[in-house]
Amino acid sequence: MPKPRAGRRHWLFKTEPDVYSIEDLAREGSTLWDGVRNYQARNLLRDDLQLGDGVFIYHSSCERLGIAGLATVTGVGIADPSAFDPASPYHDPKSRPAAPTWYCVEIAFERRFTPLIARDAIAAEPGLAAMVLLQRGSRLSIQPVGADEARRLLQMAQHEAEA
DNA sequence: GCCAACGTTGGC
DNA sequence: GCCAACGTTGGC
Repeated sequence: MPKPRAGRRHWLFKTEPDVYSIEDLAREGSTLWDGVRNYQARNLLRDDLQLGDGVFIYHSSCERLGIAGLATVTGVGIADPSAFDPASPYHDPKSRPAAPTWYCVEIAFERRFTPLIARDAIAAEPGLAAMVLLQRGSRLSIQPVGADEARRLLQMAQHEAEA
C-alpha cells in the first residue's frame, strides 16, 4: 500500500478574545503570533510549525468558549521581536537578537467558523476526547492537533454552518 | 538538585 | 470570584 500523502498538519492556538480575537485577525488579514512565554510552546513554534500548516483559533476565558476559525501559517522560525522591546509587556532582557530565547510565527486569516465550534460540542465528541485542549489542567497555548481530530473539527464546522 | 512558595491560567 | 493545576523561581 502506498504511503498516504501527508496532508497539511494542524495546530490549535489559544487566545483570549478580549485581547486578540478571530475578528481582529479577520480585519488585519495576518499577524505575528508573538508574546508566547512558555518553553513547551516555544519549542513547537521554533521547531515544528511549518509553512502552510492549519491553525485552529480557540477563544479562551470568555463567554463563548470554542474554536472560532481557521488560519494558515505564513511565516516560521521568527525570533519574537516583542522580547527585544523594553516597552513591550513581553519584554525579556534574557533574549537577545544574537541568541533569541523566544520565537513566534506569522499566521494569515483563512476563515471564520460561524457559529464557532463550542467547547461543549468538542467535549461531547468521542473522537476528540484525546485532544490536548480537553486534558485536565492543560494550559499549553500552542497545541498539536492530530490528523483525525482536524478532519473531525472541520466536518463539525461545516455541519454547524449548514444547520 | 530538591522542593516550597509564588504567580498565572482558565474552566466553572 | 473561586480554585485546581501547572510552570517558574529561588533558598538551601
